[in-house]
Amino acid sequence: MAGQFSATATGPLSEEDGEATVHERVYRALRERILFGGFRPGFSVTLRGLAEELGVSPMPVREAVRRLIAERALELHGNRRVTVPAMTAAKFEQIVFARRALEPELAVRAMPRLDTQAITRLETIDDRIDTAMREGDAEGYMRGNHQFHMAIYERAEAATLLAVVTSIWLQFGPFMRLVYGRFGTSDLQDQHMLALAALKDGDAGGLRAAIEEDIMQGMRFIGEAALAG
Amino acid sequence: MAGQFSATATGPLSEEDGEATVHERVYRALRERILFGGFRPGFSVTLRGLAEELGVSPMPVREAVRRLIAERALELHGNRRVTVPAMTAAKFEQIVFARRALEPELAVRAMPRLDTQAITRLETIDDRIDTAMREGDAEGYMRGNHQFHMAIYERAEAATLLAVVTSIWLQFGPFMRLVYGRFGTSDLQDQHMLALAALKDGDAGGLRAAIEEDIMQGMRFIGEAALAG
DNA sequence: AGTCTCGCAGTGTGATCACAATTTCGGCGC
DNA sequence: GCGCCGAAATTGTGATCACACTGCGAGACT
Repeated sequence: MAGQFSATATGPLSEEDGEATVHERVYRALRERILFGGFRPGFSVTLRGLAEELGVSPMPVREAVRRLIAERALELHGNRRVTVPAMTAAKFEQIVFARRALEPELAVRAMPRLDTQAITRLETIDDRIDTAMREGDAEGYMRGNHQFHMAIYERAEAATLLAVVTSIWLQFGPFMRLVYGRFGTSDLQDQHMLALAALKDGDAGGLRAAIEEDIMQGMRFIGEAALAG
Repeated sequence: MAGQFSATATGPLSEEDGEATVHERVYRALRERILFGGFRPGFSVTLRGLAEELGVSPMPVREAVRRLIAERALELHGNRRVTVPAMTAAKFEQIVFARRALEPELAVRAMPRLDTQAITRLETIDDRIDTAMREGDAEGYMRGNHQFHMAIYERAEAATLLAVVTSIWLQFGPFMRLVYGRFGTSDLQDQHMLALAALKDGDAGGLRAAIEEDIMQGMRFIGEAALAG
C-alpha cells in the first residue's frame, strides 16, 4: 500500500448506489480515487489487489480498469503493469490547451440554464473551497473545485464535450494532488468570484474570461511548482 | 447481420499483428469497422455474435467493447443492449466544435516535422482520395481522408490531444458512412490542396485556416444532407 | 563476499461455466 | 383473425480456473 495516499483508502465498496452493476461501482470508486488524490502518479495497481481491497472478484475490476485505461486515467505498460500515469511537461501543456479550448465554451453554453438557485449553490460550494484552502485540506479543495466546475458544465447539456473534459480532469487529478500535498494549498487564490459575478450579470464574455483565467491560474501554480521549479 | 454494411464484413481476425493480445486485435478490428463504415448507426452488436464472427471467445470481445464504450464509439443502454450510437443534431454540433478547436492546432504543431518526404506521401494519399471520390467509393474515401489527417496529426507528437481527436472521429464515423452511402461522394470537393500548399510554403496560419476549412466543408456537407435536409 | 542462476510467488490474459434479466416467438384464448 | 401470455433462446454479468510470462529473492558456486 506504500506510495498511495491514505486519505481516500475507501475500503470496501460503498453500497449507496446498490442497484448499479458491480463493474459500475468499482469504476466510480477508482475514478474518485484518481480524481481526488487516492493514487499517486506512478503508483502501480493490480487487478487482484484492487479486487480484494474492494471485496469483489477480479472480473469487474478488470473491466473498470480497462475503461479507465481507455479514458487515459490509467496506463497499461508493455510489461503488463497497470499504473497511474506520470505527468510530463508536454502532456501538461496539452491538458492546459484542451482545458482552455473547451471549458470556457462549456461555461458559456451553460449560462442560460444557470438560474439564481444554481448560482446560490455555486456560492455555497465556493465557500467550502475557501475553507478547505485555508485549512490546507487538499482533498477537500479538489473535491470542491471539481464540484464547482462540473456543476456549471453539466448545465451546458453538451454530453459529448463534457466527456472529453471529464477525461482530461482524470489525467491531471493525481498530479494535482501530488503538488498540493507537497506545496500546500494556502498559496492558492480563489478565482471563482469573477466567474460568479459574470454569471449574475449575464455577461457571457466575462464568464468566458473568468473561467479561462481560473484555469490558467490554477494550472500555472501546479505547473510551475512541480515541473519547472 | 441485417442493418450492417457488408463492405467490411472482415470475417475472422487478420493475423498480421500476430504478437498483440487477442483483445488488442479485436479492438482494432471493431475500431476499423466503426471508423470506415462497417456498422450503421443504431446497429446493435452482441458479445457472443462478434466473438463467433471473429473466431475468438467472448472474453476479449467484452473488453474491446468496454473500451470502445469508454471512447464513446459504442453505447451501452440500460437494457444491456450495446449499439452503435445514433447521431443527433446537438451531438453533431459538439463534434464540429471540438474538431475546429483541436485539429487545426494539431496540424500547426505537426508542421515543423512534416518534411518533403512526408508531404509527398500526403499528396499520394490525396490522389487516392480523389480517385475514390470520383468512383463513389465511400469506404475508400473515408479511409483516405482518415489517413491524410492522421498522417499530419501524428507528427504533432501530442498524444494527449490526439487521443481526444481519435475518440471524436470514432463518434462520427458510422454517421459519415451512412450519409455517403445515401448521397454519394461525387458532390464532395477536395479541400486538401490548400493545406498541402500552405505546408509547402511553411505558412502556419494558412495551414490552420485550410484544415479548419476542410473540416467545415466536410461536416457541413454531411450535416446538411442528413440532419437538416 | 560477490555474482549468477534457479525457482516461486504474483501478474494479466483468456476460456468456460452459472445465472438472472431480457427479448423473442410460438400457441392459446377471446 | 387478433391480441395476450408464457416458455425457450439469447443477452450481459460475474466467478472460477488454467496458463504463460514477469519480477524478485534465496541459494549455491566461484
